[in-house]
Amino acid sequence: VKKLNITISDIAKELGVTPSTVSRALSNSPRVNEKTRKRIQAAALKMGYQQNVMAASLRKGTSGSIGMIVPRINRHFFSNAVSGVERIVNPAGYNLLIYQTEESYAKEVEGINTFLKNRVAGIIISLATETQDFSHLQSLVDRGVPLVQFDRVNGDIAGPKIVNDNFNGGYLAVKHLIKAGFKRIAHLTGATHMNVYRDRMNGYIEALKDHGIAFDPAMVFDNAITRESGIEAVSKILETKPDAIFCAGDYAALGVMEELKRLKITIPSQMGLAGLANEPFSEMISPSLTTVELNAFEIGNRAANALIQMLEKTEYVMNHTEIVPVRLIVRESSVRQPMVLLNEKL
Amino acid sequence: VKKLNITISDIAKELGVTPSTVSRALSNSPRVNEKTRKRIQAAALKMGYQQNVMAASLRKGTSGSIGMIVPRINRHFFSNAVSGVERIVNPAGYNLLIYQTEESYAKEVEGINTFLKNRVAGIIISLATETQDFSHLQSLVDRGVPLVQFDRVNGDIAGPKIVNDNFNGGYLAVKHLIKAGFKRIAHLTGATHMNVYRDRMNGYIEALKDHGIAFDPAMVFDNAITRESGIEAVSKILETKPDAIFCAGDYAALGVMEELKRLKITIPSQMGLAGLANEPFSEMISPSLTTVELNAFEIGNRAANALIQMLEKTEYVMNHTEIVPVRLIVRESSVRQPMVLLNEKL
DNA sequence: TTGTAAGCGTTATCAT
DNA sequence: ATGATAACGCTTACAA
Repeated sequence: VKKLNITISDIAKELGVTPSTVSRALSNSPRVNEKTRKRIQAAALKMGYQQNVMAASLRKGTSGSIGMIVPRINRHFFSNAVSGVERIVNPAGYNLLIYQTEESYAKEVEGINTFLKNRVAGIIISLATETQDFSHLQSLVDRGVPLVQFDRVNGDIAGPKIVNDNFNGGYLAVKHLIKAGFKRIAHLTGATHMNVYRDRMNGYIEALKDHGIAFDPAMVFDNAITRESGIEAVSKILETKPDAIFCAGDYAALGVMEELKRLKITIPSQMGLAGLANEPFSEMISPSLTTVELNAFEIGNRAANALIQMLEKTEYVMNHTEIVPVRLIVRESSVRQPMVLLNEKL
Repeated sequence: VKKLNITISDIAKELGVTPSTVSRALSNSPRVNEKTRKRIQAAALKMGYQQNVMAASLRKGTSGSIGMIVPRINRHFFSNAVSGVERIVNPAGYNLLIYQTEESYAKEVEGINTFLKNRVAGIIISLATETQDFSHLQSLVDRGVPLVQFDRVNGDIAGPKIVNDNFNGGYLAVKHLIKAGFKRIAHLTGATHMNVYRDRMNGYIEALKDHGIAFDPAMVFDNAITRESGIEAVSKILETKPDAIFCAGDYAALGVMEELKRLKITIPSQMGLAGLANEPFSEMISPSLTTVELNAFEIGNRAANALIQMLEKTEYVMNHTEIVPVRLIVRESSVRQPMVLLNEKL
């Protein structure tokens, strides 16, 4: 049986040098002879040495890991945001710890505590739906832990925030519905304490105003962002006699579509429909769903870059908000004339 | 400005005790007076103490983290497997590090090295498609790092393996197609060096045999597991004049469905179709896709439990394979009579 | 019940 | 260019 973990002292003994020299050689310090460096690196490789980063970080006072907290990784948006962060932080020499909150405030706090215990270099977070108290974030800032928020953010906490252009997402979707001939547009939104849904709704309102349509609060339904809540909301929506529905998320739109089909209300001829998020299924369902694409990977990139900047220049805390553009994707659910006419040219 | 990181010595000084007492109090050791424990815990809370797990693990010689390596987290199966692992290891006091290989062998090796450097307590892995050399896994075993493989595994490496019942998945899908009246069933599979696809194909072959249908190797097409490769494969498949197609994955089945639609070949009347994996989209597309459900969460649970068992009783390395049952889900793509007849009773 | 002291594996500051 | 040594924050014999 092999020795389980080789240390620099093992290598030092083997080669008749001291641990300090080995340390220097392995970290490519210039303060070591070229020849001995080669010799040491060769021995390290042969002996299967793997640096003990816990010891190194303990000594250096800072770890090489970054913590990322997301509601759940099985959502298209978040898994791509994670990949976007990895693409930046891994080459920069950090490794990423991921924590899922499953929309729970308690888990969010737990995740932050886990990260603190692990002395992560910084934290990237998108808030849980449940989260309405932000003292856990404030305490991070107070401790001097670099913090970047993305997507679901709280404006009162200092530090960079990277968000989708949710306002424009709502605006573009509703403007499109209006141009497509719909006049009474209902809106399904999420929990209105969250920036993402508030902003999308404001875009909806602004688009109505800009096209001379009166905003009717009775046509807005909140806490309806899942497939199930979309299904349930339909009967109430129909009471307001809409000719189209704009959902703040694709899952809600999916539920709405299913329920409308069940009620034999055809889309888009009897009811226009648009979602937001461009979930993978939205192009596969029938009719395909008009929606707004979010660039999750780009958001991950930017969040990671902002964090790395904070880590490298510790002078001051940046406090800006980056708004990442979104893109309207028109599909069958909102276009009354046959799609072939639109797609013929492609 | 607050002191950034409180240590047990800070607390000790504050209360006029020694660091050892504080350590004992915080770890709920019985070797400390009830009163002083309360006093210390209160102070720790008030001062915002967070244990430095790097220092603790360095001293204890083992870290409280578990590393998990998956091809990608934006796949339904893997993100649920991750959640399944978390559900077990978090309450057990471990935290999970996740590494995505994106199907790359180089990244897989890199991930393992990162985990070694972090002295993870154990590793849970599902192999990348590219991986055909397993020495990196063998060296983990040699080092005595507890290793659990799941889903995509290599039988030559010691240790627990948790897999889907892929053979039965293939068998059930094909048996169903035969019972539904299809006779010439083509098969789209993945890279045949991988256990998952080999087993599914063997299930396909066995089902044919058991129902007196000759197996024709010309009707099997490999390296076709993505949506794109599904689309591309269709023309070659059609040359073999099948009346049904069994795809080893839902994404390939989706591609096949799209291409068949484009060619005006109707499903299921002109061509039966079945996938495997029960991706979320498979019930949403039209026609809905007959497929085989995999219990990713359960697999994650079992992998985590196996690992924790290895961590707790270090006496010997278990070397068993757990096969997790799968379930056939019949939908429109494989049933020629109207689905209403089948579903009427529900 | 509490204190003392050593040591986990590194790196950084000295000194040589 | 290399060596000796201290220190990072914690846990755990061992002592008291």
